[in-house]
Amino acid sequence: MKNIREDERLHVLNHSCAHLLAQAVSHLYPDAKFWVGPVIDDGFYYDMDLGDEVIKEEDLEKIEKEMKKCAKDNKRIVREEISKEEALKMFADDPYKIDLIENMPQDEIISCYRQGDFTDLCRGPHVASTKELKYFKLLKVSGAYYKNDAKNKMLQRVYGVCYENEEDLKEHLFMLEEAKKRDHRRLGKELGLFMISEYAPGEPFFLPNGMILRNELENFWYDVHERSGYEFIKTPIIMSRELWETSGHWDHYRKNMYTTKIDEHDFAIKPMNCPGAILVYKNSLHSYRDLPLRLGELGLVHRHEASGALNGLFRVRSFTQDDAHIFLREDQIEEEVVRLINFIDDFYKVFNLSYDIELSTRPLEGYIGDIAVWDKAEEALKKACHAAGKECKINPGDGAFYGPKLDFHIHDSLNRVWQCATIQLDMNLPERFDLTYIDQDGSKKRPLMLHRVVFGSIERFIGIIIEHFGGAFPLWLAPKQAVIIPVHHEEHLEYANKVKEALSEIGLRVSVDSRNEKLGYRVREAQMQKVPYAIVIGDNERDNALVTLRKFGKKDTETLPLLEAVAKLKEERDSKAYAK
RNA sequence: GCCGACUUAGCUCAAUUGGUAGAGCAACUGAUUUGUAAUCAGUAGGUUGUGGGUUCAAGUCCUAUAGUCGGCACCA
Repeated sequence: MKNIREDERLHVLNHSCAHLLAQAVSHLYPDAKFWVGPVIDDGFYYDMDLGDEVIKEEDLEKIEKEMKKCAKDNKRIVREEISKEEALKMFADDPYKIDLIENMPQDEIISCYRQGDFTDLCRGPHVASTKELKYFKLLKVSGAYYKNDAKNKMLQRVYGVCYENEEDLKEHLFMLEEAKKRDHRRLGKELGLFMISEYAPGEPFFLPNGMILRNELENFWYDVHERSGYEFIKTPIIMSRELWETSGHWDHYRKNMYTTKIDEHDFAIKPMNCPGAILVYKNSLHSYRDLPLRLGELGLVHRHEASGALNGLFRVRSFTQDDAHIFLREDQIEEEVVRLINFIDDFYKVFNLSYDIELSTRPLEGYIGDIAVWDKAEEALKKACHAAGKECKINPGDGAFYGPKLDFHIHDSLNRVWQCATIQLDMNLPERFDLTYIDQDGSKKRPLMLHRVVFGSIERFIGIIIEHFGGAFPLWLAPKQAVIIPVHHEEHLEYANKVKEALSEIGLRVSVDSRNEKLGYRVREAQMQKVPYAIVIGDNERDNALVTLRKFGKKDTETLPLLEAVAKLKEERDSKAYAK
């Protein structure tokens, strides 16, 4: 799908459509006051204050009708330039516009766009006439805080999208429907992957099929990390207040932490794994020779996220981070980060996920540590990116207070963006916990620490790949990898079981569907469950030691000797191949 | 947390201005004996999220509460 904000023509079209929306609203709700109506990646919106009136979903149609009526009048959209004083006079009865105008420089020429009875403050540009706005749709309505600040009043926001022709608009709406079909919450239910109980909002339950998927991901994770020089730990979920005071979480993060009292003493459920890993580090002495020390942990954390933020597996209150804490010397940063970037690159390739990297640098204030160390660290991260052959966009001032970070933004098959992997340099916790290693000259030195995740959270990552693959997982991940369907449920059963044994032998998850149902019924069910292979067994197969494979989503079938089929599936699984 | 909507059988959804809660799929029973996306018939399945209220009468109206969804804010 095209990015509307970045497309020159669509940008103007959508911006003008936002004005048309405001014009229609000004007709239907005469007391409406208008804030801003910008273009976004997938359309436009307008924020408005309608006093006591409320726009509901069902009102959108009515507003659309009024927009069509305004557009049909074929009003020219005229640019007018006025002084600040004139502007203040012109918009005297709209406090929101006055706010905008007052924040403009005194000598600025202010431009307005007029279409018929409606004039809006705007930089432009716009289409020449309202009649160019034909193919649009209002999509949703919601609340939105004035100036994006939760302390302010909530305005009403209407979202819409506008295209140049009907086909493009239809395509857009079609894509929205397609995305809905891939929604991981829907597929999670249909495929028996996970559930969420009203008794534990934001805390997903993994069902047997989802557990297979999860275990495969975790095994893969352990496997590649072990080969990359990581050691593994598991640290406790509940730890005492003093630990969190030392780490700073008690003061800075408590509003998101679950706390409890045990024997009159405060404890907290960990919202992050770092303090646990640090205690492991402090459990023994470390030589400069032993660094970098890479401690990996699939750590279960709990964070009290706002109720309105919860969303399937994407935003939860309990989740497992595929964490690792790497303790290292300052001179090792660049090399280690290059290793990490290459590692993450290989990791995502397995899932056919592309990504881009952003470097967030030192905040203007509130940061800890020396500027010189920050500069060096930022330089090291940047150089590491380039050394790994990756571009990196810079987010100035967006780093954590304790260090700069690299964030990896995944692009899925629907071209949506997800933040997953992150590499964060930490100059704070080693200090707070007084971490040391013994240097060459026998003196104690302070190590640095890298926090890093690759999945991000296993739950979110599972949500992402459910949607990315549309529930049709590559063979190695599929909860059920093949269903064997004997044409006749008794005559072909014996051979079907033999085929099952041959496939189970190499560790494939297969079952025989010998229900007394028509073949078409059982094939359909295998397709609906998105099982990678349906294997049909009839006279021909039984008598000649063959199998007939039907790959998920394909109509054609392939008949081949059983032994060949076993080898073929083994190769496909072991190579972690995915459908292109 | 905020704005708005929603919550009816395991799932997906019906139920006119308030007037006896229904259907399809799934489940179960039986018949059918199957060659690539639904064979037929029957049976069972509900305190309409939960608690209050209005009314002769509430799935429907009011109210509180929980959860979900679309956004906003949040996201060390």
